[in-house]
Amino acid sequence: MHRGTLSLSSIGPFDLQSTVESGQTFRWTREDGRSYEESDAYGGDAWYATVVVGDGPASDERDLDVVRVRQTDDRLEWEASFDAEATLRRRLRLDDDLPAIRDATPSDPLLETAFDRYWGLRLVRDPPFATLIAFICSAQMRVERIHEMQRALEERFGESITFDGEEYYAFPTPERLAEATEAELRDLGLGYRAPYVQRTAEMVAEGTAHPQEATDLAYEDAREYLAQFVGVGEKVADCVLLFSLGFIEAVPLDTWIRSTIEEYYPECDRGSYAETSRAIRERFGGEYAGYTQTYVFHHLRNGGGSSE
DNA sequence: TAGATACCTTATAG
DNA sequence: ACTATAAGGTATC
Repeated sequence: MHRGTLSLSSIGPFDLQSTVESGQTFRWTREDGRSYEESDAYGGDAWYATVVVGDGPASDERDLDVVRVRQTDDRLEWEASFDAEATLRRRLRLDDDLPAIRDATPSDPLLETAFDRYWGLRLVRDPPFATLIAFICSAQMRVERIHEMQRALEERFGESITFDGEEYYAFPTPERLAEATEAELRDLGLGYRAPYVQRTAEMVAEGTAHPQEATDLAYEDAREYLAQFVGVGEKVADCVLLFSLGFIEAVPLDTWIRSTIEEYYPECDRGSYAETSRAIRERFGGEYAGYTQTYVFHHLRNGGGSSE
């Protein structure tokens, strides 16, 4: 067992619960078993765990680790099967300069309210393949159900690892998901997304393409690259770019953000996804626009609209 | 290129 | 109890 502590005085503003329960990541699960949909289930000091997949000593062997983390006031505590500090810094983007990002963002009442309400929320950097599959599953789905689908995939097709007496599951490999049948995936409740997941996994397993490849491309080219996967359109592609590949200028245009644009920034509606995306990206702070998007999404989804 | 429609499953409103 | 509607959209025509 490895343990460690990070103080907020060294990493700046951070809010673990907002970060992992804001609908941007499906890789962290609450240890107390309470589901995110229980809105009254305050997880202010709950432990959250994830399975980390590294490269094992043998190239055909996956090296699995577990890390869990919780926040108590101004400290971030972690326990893991390995020295997890660098992993946590990367996965939870602890090196982002949040105050500087906010300073670089245009100010208006909606954005100020969202930033104030969830100050400390950070973007995450999740593994590319798992993120790709999760957001394929996200189509016409509530956040809570997306979590359920990911858990079902893990428990059915993922490798398990025991840590501190508990069993954890890694996200399935592309190869394993590619072998799954559409019927098996439908049985897990994926609905019409089942063939999307199977075929995209197959593309990755066979080497046709890999989401990681998008990292080296310019933002809009990267979005087009990801859209070649089955079940991946511009919105899902933006989610993968933002929550996994580090394109923090990406602003996924989902129903929440679209209604926000309609209500608060009607002049940004350009009709097409690409043009509207450029306009709202500029309005949300350009190179850091994805941060603004995530604050606004979380705020609106939790009843922060003007109609409240 | 832009617009309309079908699509699985589940939860909630009426 | 039963039907309509919507939930972080995409593929197809």
